[in-house]
This record gives sequence, C-alpha cells and structure tokens, in this order.
Amino acid sequence: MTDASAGSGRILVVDDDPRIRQMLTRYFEDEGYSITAVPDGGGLRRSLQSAVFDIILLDLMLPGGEDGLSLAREIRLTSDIPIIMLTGRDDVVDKIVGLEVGADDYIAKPFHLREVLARLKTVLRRRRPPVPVAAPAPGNGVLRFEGWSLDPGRRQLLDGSGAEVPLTTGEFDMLLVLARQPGRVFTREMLMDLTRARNWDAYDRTIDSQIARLRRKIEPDLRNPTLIKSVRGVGYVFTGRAVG
Amino acid sequence: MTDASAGSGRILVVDDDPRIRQMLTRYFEDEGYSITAVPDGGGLRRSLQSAVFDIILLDLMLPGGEDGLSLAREIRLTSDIPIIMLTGRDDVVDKIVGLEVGADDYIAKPFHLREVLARLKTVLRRRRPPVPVAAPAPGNGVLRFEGWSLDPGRRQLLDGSGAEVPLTTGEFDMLLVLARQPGRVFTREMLMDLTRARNWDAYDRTIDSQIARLRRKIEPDLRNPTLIKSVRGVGYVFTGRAVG
DNA sequence: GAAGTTTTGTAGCAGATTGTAACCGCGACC
DNA sequence: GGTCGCGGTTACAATCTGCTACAAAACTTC
Repeated sequence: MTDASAGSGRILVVDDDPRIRQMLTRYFEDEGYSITAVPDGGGLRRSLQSAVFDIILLDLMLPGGEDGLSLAREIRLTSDIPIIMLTGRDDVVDKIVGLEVGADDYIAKPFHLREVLARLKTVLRRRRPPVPVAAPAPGNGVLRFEGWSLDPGRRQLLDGSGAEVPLTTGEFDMLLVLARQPGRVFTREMLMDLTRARNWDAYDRTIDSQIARLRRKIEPDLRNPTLIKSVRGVGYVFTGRAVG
Repeated sequence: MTDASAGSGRILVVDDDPRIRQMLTRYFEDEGYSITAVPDGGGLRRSLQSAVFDIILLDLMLPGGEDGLSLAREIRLTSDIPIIMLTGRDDVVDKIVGLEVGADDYIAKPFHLREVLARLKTVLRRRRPPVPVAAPAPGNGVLRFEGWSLDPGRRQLLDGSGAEVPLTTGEFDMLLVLARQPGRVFTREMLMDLTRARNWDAYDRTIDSQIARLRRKIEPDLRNPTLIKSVRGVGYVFTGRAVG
C-alpha cells in the first residue's frame, strides 16, 4: 500500500452503532490499518489513556448527554490529533461548529467506505496545518456584539443581562452566518445557500421573512434596525460592532 | 466598456479540470482580459511569484493534499488580492469557511460564464470591504469630515452631536464612494458603476437625483453646497475636509 | 401513529426608495 | 441681451422591502 500502512495508521472510532463499528473495523483492518472501535465517551477516554492513535473518527450523534462536539472539544484540550467527524446528512450547522471546534474534516452519513478511506488519507497526509494567522474561530467561538452574546456551540443567544433569547433553528443559523462577517453584504442567494442545507427551489422573499422574524427578537427599534440592515437591491448586512 | 478591460484585468485561475481552465481562458480572453490558468497549488505559487494579478479564481476541490481552502489561507498571509472560490453546488460548509478565510465571493459549479464575469466585475469594482473578523478595531475605516462621521461597517452617518442621520442604501453608497476620495471628481458614469449594484441600463440624470436627495440631508445650505460640489460638464466632487 | 404545537414558506398589501421625465433657472458664450 | 446647455427641483411611476396573515411542513407528545 501507500504511506498510510507504514505505521501511521492507528485509528480510533467512536460510534454508538455496532454495525458501523464492525463495518469500519473490518474494512480498515483489510486495508492494513490498526483500528480500535468504542461506542461512547467513556471508551474514548480509556482508549486515549492506554494507547496512541493517529486519527479519530468521531460520531456526532451519540446517545446520552455526551455528544460528539463536546468530546471533540475535550480532546482538543489536550491533543492535536486529527479528528474526522461523522455527521448526519444535513447537519450543516453541526459541521460548521465541528470544524470550529477543531475537527479536520467531516463525512456525512451514510458514507461509502472508500470515501472514508480517502478523506482519512488526506487528513493524515496534510497533517495539521499550522494555525492560520487570522484564525477563523477566536477563543471559544462565542461572538459578542453590542451586549449580545452568540454561542455557536450551545446554540444560544444571550442578551445584555445574560438572559437567553430563544431563537428557532433557522433564525439562529441566519444570525450566525451574518454575525460572522460584520460589514459584509450578503445577497439573498448567498443567505439561502449558507443557511439552508438543501438548495430548495427557493423563493427569495423567504429570506426577508426570516430576517423580519429575527429582527423582531433582537432589534431594539424595528423602525430603525441597528444590527441587521437592508441593502436595497442586494441583500442584508450585519452591522453590530464586535466586542472583545 | 468599463475599467476592467483596460489593464486591471489580470486573472489567475486555479482548477485541476483542464476543460474548465480552457473554457475560462477562452472566454475571458475574448472579453479582453489577460488570464493565466494553472492546475494546482504549485502553479499558483509559481504564478504569484512571477507575475502580478488582480484577482484569483480558486477551485475548492483540488486533488492531492492541498485543497482550495488552505491555498486561500496561504494567499491571505501575504496578500489582499481578491479571491473568488469555485465550489461544488452543495458545499455549504466550504462556502462559509471560505468566506471566513477571506475569500470575496463564491460561485457554485456548474456556472455560467456570464455569471463568472459579472461576479468578477463586481468584486474588482468594489474592492475588499473591511472585514473585522477577529480584529474589531474600533473606528476602523470610519471617515470623519466637518463634524460628520461615516461608518462603513455599520452603514450609518452621525452628525456633529452624534445623532444618526438616516440615509437610504443608495444615499449611503453614494456618500461613501465620494467621501473616500475627497477632491477627486467623479463623472456620472463612474458614480453609476460604483454605486449601483446592478448594471441597469442607465440614465445619467439618476445620479443627479440621488445627489440632490443626499444634499438635502447633509448640506446646511442647499443654495451653496459645501460637502458635495458640482463640476459643470463633468460630475461631482466631495469637498469635505477630512479630520483625523 | 395521530393530534397538537412550533417553525418555516408564500402571498399580498402598504410604505419606502429609486429611476425617469418634465420643467425651471442660472451661467456661459456669442 | 439672447440662446443654449447643464444642473436643480419636483412629480410620478416602477421597484423593492416590511409586515401581516395564513398555509404547509416539521417536530412533539401522548
């Protein structure tokens, strides 16, 4: 085989579905890798203490309180080991957050084994690139602006007093996309792409509707929006001032 | 014809698919641009060292370890050159991360050549808007003149007392374009290009209308404008005195 | 699974913004 | 001083966005 088989092929799989564990185990052993598969966070911790791995495949949807995201964060606290997340098909936001948390790639379920192999090789090959100068996710990824605090990991928005303002999934995604790029004008098409998993044949004005609902929750004065402004003929901009 | 064909049209394309390279090359050469097409990161680096470009079209899915995202990050380390990413239709995450990394726009494959041209013109025209991703420098890019304060990021204009003077989208864009280059005379055609999102067939006098509406909001004495003056037979100048 | 609840997509109207046209007045030039 | 060209002003039509209401879809709960 190639480079992988040499010795840098120790894989740790974390997935609660026994069929997936078995499938991956069989396949990667055939391919010459050394693989360990565990069902949950406990198994993950035990494995990491007792052996060394080159890469972790981490399911995002784990039963019980511990989901893959928290586990990924936990791993990142002490290690730089490459992580590939296994996600549901359309968990766009989870994917994003996952990448932010420090995962190296994600693979949507259901997947082809060949694909997993390919991604894994890629990740192993390019190692962990030196952290880019302008790191996309400063700190823990929480965005603060004008007293608000938007936490992608917890998916919650807190107002100035620390009270949670409930947002729907769509509202949250919209705000997240906009707030990440203050001052950047997004067209409706872009927002459609970036907030909606599927390319629904879409009616432009749906975005307007969503923006309106979002504004109702976060704008102090609806007559004169300060956080999200409209750009006539183009789309919308986030105009909140980021606060360290 | 516009500014683009003259000399600011040196394009660098990075895509592994030879058909795409050829297609783009042919089309943009016909359109009067100077274009270079390379298949990978190596070609990109060599090109950047040996020549100067005005914009880069960057495929996101490149074979081998180097994908477009890393390349974009790499470019951003040393340059502010505009980047448009070419993405697969549903790579939502890549699109988002791409924008965060500093790309200026993305175009989903498959694309129409006309669309690429349009986006490219737009990006070239309006430069890179200040994107305070992780560095929220307070007062970044804010223009001050004669007591006024114009904030591009927040898209708002404050008068001497700090009160907001509401501007419409068009008025704001117009003022921003003018105020960024005090003393420079803009023709109506230039203003049309620079302020209008879409290149609608244009009627010169529309600019006059917009200027009039703007003046009504910011000029103390309409009889005798001090901030925006008319240059007979040519166009308009911003004559406000910039204040540090 | 069925019924109820929440969220999201569509429609349509009202108001805001912008493009176009017409008319007026001022200054340049002869 | 008259004429011509250009910009200012006003009025109006064409577009676009905000908002409300409602239907469709998705999600919960039992």
